[in-house]
Amino acid sequence: MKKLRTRFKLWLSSKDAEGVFGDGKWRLLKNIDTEGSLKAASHSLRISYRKAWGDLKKAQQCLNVPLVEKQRGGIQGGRTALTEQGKKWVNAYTRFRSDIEKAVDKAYEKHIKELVK
Amino acid sequence: MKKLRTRFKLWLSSKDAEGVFGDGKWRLLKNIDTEGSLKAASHSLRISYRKAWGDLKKAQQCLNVPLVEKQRGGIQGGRTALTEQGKKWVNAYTRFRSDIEKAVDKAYEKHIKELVK
DNA sequence: TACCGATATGTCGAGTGGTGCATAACCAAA
DNA sequence: TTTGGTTATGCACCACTCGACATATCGGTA
Repeated sequence: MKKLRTRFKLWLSSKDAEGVFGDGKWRLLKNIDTEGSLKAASHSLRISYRKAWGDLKKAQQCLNVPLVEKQRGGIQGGRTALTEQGKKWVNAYTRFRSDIEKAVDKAYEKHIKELVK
Repeated sequence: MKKLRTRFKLWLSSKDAEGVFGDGKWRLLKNIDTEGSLKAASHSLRISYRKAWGDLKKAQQCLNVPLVEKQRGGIQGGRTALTEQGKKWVNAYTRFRSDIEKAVDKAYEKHIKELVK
C-alpha cells in the first residue's frame, strides 16, 4: 500500500453563489497583503491576473464587504491593499483553516491510518 | 450580509495519483452496499455508470485493495458487493468524515460567525 | 441454447473553468 | 504632457471532466 496524504478544500457559500470565500481567495488576500498589488499577488500565486481579479471581485460582491482598497495610476502604476475588514477576514479564515487542518490530521491518525499499513 | 454555510471536500492522495479515495468514492461504495450493483448505485447517485465504473477501478488500483467483489451474468445479469475490506474502508471513512464535519461546524462558530453578522 | 440484465471499455461531444491576449482607463512623476 | 506600470474587462481558445452512446462479454435460468 502506498503512503497516503490527506487533502481537503474548504469554502463558504451563500444561497445564490457557491464559491463566496475559500482557500483560493484566502491565499489571494494574503498575497495581496504581502505583495502590495493584485498583479504581484497573482504572479506569486501563479494564477492569471484575469482570474485573480475575477475572484477578488466575486468575493467582495458576495460578501458585500470591501476587502481591499485599490488605486490606479501613480509612479508604480497602482496598488492594492487590504482594508481592516480584509485583514479580519484573512486572520479569521487562517484560524478557521488551521483548526480544520489539525482536525483532518488527527482524524486521519484515528480512523484511516490503521487501514493503510 | 447573506447567510453563509460551510463547504468542504475531503480526499486522500498518493504520490502518483490525486483522487485515490474521497467523498465521491465513499458515497459510491456506500450505495453499492445498499443497492447491490454498480449500475443501481450509479443510478441512485445520479452519476453515469461510466464514471462510477471508472472511479471504482481507480480506487481499487490506487489503494491496491479489493474493495468490491463483482459478478457478471446470472439471473439478474450481475452484481457488485463490498468485500470485508471495502466495508472497513466505508466505515473508517464515515467516521473520518464525520469528525471533520463536526470540526468544520465548530470552527465556523468559533472563527467566522462573528464576521458575518 | 437463447435470453436478459449487469459488468467492461472505448470514443466523442458538451460544459466548465482558467489562460492568454487585446485594449481601456487611470494618475503620480518626470 | 508624455510615460510607465497597474487596475479593469471582454473574448477567444484550451485542457479537463463528465455524460451519452455504442458495443462486447459474461453466465444463471427458462
